[in-house]
Amino acid sequence: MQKAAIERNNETIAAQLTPVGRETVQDRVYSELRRALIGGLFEPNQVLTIRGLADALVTSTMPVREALGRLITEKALEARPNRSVRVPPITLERIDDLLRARSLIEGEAIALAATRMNPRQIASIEAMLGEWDEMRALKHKKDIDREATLNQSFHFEIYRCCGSAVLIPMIESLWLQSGPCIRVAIYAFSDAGEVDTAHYHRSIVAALAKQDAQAAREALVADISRPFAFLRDKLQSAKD
Amino acid sequence: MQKAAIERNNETIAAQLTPVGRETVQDRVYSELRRALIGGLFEPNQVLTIRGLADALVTSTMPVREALGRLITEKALEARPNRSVRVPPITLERIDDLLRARSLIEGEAIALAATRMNPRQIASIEAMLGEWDEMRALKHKKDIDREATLNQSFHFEIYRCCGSAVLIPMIESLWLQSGPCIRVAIYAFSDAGEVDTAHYHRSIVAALAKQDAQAAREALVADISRPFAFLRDKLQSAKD
DNA sequence: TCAAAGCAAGTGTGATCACAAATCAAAATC
DNA sequence: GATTTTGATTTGTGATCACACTTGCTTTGA
Repeated sequence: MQKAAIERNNETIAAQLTPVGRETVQDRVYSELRRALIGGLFEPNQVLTIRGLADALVTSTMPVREALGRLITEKALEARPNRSVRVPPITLERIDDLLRARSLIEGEAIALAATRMNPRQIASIEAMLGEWDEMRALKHKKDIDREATLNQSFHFEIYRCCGSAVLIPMIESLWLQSGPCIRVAIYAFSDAGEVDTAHYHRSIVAALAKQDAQAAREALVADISRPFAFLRDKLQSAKD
Repeated sequence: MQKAAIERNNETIAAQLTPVGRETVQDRVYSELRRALIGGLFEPNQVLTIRGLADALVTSTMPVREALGRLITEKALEARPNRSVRVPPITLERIDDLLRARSLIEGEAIALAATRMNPRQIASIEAMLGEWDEMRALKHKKDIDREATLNQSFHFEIYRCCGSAVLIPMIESLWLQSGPCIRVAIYAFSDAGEVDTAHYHRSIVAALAKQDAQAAREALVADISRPFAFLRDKLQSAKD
C-alpha cells in the first residue's frame, strides 16, 4: 500500500516547513491598530479616518473600515454621532472604572494561574524578570516602547496560564481600552523619575512561585494600580 | 430681535417631533443578529453565510459581513480556518468558563448596584416581578421567548444601576456568548418540569431592597448558575 | 460688520464586481 | 469497487463606485 507511505512523506515535509498561514489584510490592519492602541501611539480624542488610515497602512478602505468597526464594538474606539471615530477621551470616572474592571478580572485570572502554573512556566516568567534587569542596566537610553512590550508579555504570559478562554479576551479588551490612558501616565512617569516596575513584578513572581493566589492577586493589583493612580492625580490637579 | 423668537419657535417644533435617528443598515443587522444570538435562535455549531444572512435580512452582503466581523471579535461567533463562521460549540469547559466569568462580573455589577440603587429604581425592578407572576398566571401557553426577554430586562435593569460603562458591555458580551448554550438548557428545563425563576428573582430584589451587596451577589449567582448546572449535567450524562 | 446662505472638498455607507479559495458531486482511474 | 481527479457552484475578500452627509470656507445680504 502506497497510501501510508505518501501520508508519512507528507508528514515529514510538514514537519520541515513553517506554516505561512493565510492571514487576511483585514486581520493585519486590525492587529496593527490594536498594537498602536495598546502601545498608546494614538492620543485620546484623536479622530481617525478610514481613508487616512488606509493611506498610512497602504491598503484600500475596505479592510480598514472592517477593522475600525471591530475596534468600536470593543470600545477601543468610539463612534461619534457625526459618524467619525475617535480614540475615547480620558475622564476621571473612566480611569476609576477601568482600574476597577482590570483589578477584578486580571486579579481573578492571576489567582487561577497561581494554582495552575507548573515549574516550567514559572521559570519562564522569572526569566523575563532577568530581561527586565538587563534592560534597566543599560538604561542610558530609556526605551518606553520596549518597556511597554515587555510589560505586556509578562502579564499575558501569566494570564495565559489561567486556563480560561473567556477571561483572556476580556483582558485584552481592557488593555485596548486603557492603552491610550496608560501611555499618557507612562510618559508622565518618566518625567517624574523612575519607579521600579521590576520590584512589583518580582513580588508577583514570588507569590506565584509559592502558589499563593491571594498574594498574587494583591501584588498584581498594586502593579496595575500605579499608573492609574498617577494619572488620576495628574488629572485631578489639572482640573483645579 | 427676531433671533430669540426663531430660536423659541424651533424649540417648540423640536418638542413636538420624535427624533427619527440615523441608524445604519449595519447597525440594524448587528442588533438583529445579537438578538437572535442571545435569544438562542441559532444553534451551537450552526454555520452562517454572509449571503444567506443577507438574503434572510433582505439587504446586501456589505452590512452583514461587517456585523459578522464585529460578532466574531466579541467571541459571539467563531471564525473557522476555512473562513466560514459558525456559532461556537458547547463544551463542558466552556460552560464552566462562562459561568465563572458571569458570576464574577455580573456579581460585581450587582454588588455595585446594591449600594447605588434609589427607591424609584428598586420599585421599577419590583414591578417586573409582578409582570413575571402575571405571565405565570396564564401559563396555559408557556412562552419561552417572552420569558427570556423579561429575564434579560430584569437583569440589565439592575446592571445599568452599577454605574460602570466598562462592566456593562462586558456583561453583554458574556450574554452573547452564553445565549446559544442557555437556550438549549431552557428547552430542557421546560421538558423537565418548571423551575421557579421568579423565586430567585424575588430573593435578588429582597437583597437589593436591603442594600445588602453580598446577599445580592449570592442570590444572583444562584440564579444564573441554575441553567448552567442543568446544562452541565445534561452534557455530562450525554457523554456516558 | 456680522450672521446666514451657498458651495466645495472630504468622509462614511452600501452596492456591485472580480478573484481566489473552498466545497461538493460526478467522472475517471487504478 | 474504492480512491483520486476534475469541474461547477458557492463563498469570503478586497477594490471600486455612487450617494448622502458633514465640514469648513467663501460669498451674499441686511
